[in-house]
Amino acid sequence: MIKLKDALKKEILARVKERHTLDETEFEITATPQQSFGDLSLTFPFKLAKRLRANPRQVAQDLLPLFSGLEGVKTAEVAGPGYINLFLDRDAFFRTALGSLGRTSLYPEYHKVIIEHTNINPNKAAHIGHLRNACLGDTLARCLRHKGEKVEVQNYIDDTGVQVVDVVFGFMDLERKTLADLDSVGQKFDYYCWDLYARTAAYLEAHPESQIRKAEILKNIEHGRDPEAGMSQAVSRRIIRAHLKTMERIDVGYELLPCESSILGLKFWEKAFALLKEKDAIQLSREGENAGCWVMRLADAKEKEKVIVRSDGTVTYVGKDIAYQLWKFGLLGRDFFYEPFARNGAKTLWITTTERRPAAPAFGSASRVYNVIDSRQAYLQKIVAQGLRVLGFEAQAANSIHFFYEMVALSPRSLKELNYEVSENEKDRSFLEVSGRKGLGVKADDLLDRLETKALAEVEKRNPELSPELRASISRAIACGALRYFMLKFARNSLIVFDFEEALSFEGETGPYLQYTFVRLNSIFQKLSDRAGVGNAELEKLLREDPTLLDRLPENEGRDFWDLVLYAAQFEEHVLHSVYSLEFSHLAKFTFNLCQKTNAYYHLYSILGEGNLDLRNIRIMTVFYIREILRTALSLMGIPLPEKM
RNA sequence: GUGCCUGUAGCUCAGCUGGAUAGAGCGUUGGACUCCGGAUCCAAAGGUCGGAGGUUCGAAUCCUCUCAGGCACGCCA
Repeated sequence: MIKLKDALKKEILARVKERHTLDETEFEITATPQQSFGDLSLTFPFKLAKRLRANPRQVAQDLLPLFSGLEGVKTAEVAGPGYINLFLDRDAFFRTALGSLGRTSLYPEYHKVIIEHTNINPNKAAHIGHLRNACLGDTLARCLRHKGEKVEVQNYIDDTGVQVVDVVFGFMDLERKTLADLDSVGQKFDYYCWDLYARTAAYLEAHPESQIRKAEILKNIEHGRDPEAGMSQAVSRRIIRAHLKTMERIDVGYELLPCESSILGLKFWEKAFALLKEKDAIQLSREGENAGCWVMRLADAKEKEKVIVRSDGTVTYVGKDIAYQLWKFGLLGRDFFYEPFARNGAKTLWITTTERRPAAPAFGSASRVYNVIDSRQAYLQKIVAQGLRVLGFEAQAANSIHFFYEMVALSPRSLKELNYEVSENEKDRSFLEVSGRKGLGVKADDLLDRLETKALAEVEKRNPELSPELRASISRAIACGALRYFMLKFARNSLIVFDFEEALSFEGETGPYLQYTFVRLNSIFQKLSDRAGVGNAELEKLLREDPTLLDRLPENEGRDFWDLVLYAAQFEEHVLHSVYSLEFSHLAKFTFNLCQKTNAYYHLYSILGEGNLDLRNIRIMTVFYIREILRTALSLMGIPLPEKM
């Protein structure tokens, strides 16, 4: 469809330009609101009419003769106040569509793309907010790869930050545990830390004097002094493994885990600092409240300045992030060392280290970078991009994309279900923000467990004959599909007020609905093979044959067939639109709509029961086409394709 | 205070680079073949697109004002 539209645009523009001046931007091809109007709609007569001070309908009418003999177009007509609507050659269109299955018409635009997502502080279990981040980031990665981009996914690990320090404080000072004691933590380690972190945060708030000890821990960790350094290393590594395991449940993976400890250890900041000073991108503030700090002045808010280096000489989070961002573009002039951290099948997940190691793949040096971070950090991300800009890296700054999205919050009903005591000033709020400090949130594994339990009950009811292993694996697939669709269906600017009932639903606009549609289509092919002897060989033969039989379809069926196929053929445009707008709810809605149309079609037109072979063959090809589009669409969203469910 | 975001059906949300009659899901009500899977399908009811101006052939979409809610603006990360 993209190719057809491009070709039509080019040809029509050329023809129109012989008579009128028309800019490319004034020309667009859109869908018609209903099938009887035609298949594609052109609005440029309105633009022309404005310049010519003429009636748009008359302009369209005058241009109509230009539309004869267009490749792929059967007829054209003027409609409404001045649209030109095109009716496509359905046989040719369907033949081309079938022939292009399995090949994308999209193409890469960048040398290399880095996506940073997940980025959970390694001091507690992952929660639903992190799931939204990971689902968005992973879907972006899948779509870009589908498009042909070379993608490197990084999950940044803040293993030396204050959040880890808090948990180390909890273990060492509150629980008097040693490194060896960590092994004897009985329950899930990330869950244990979830509670410990909340407990420690409360303790630290109630005991301000313990800040001295906290500062000491932070310092020892930064300088690699035991026992604090060893403790933080052990805690963060163990939590990272827990996070990876959680993310594996929804089929989210990474290429590299860049650690803050490596950024500190390899003195990335010092290098970045030197660059920034050299280009006069940051200044030493001599008076006022920021006296003694190195600050960056903001381009659009002159009176404001952001502290990059504190008066005690330590660097802030933003400073480290600027260094990291420079490295991502290969602009820092310094690199990490790498070692394998985990293996997933044939794929190795690498982690950064400060010590020289044998050869590793080349990481970093991208030409485009997406940072998947919630919108509360928009201000900081702006400063990071500006850091690149003032260093003279204009192109890289423009290719530093903050992929922002709204947070996930909790509905009053969810709070009740979590047995959370709502405080006085939280009482009249319609939602509450997830907070690790308060220990308030829905843990990712808990949610997935509940989804799996619910799915399993359904599978056992419907498919009692399957083996327990198969039933379990189907339940996992359904849980994953439900979660991933849930996280994608909302526009990224939409704050998700999390509600269990809604998230645990398997009916209507949900992941399992999409999976179910796919499973049913598969089931048709299974039965075609079992009962009617139409196996893969016969299918291929059918697809290779000339399917120019559409005029044999009765009127109603022809209409429904075309409605479905024309919609499905827009798949790649929706992928591209989603990637450009970073709005994967488009892709989600498109796939959902496609499933709705498919289910309706399937309901009306029987395949196995159809005696007329012409009709049956067209239906087989139609359903085959839809199934393949659906297969790709679901896999781009990371929604698993169960065999049965 | 400054900046950004949001306001669309009872609820949750699409639609926003202007385009033909504003769409889904849930919920409610009623219905579905001797059927390829009822996690499905069909239908009904439900709308001053927060409000007021403006721009024009055309506004949920763009502009101005306004009301309501959210977020950000640390020598935290």
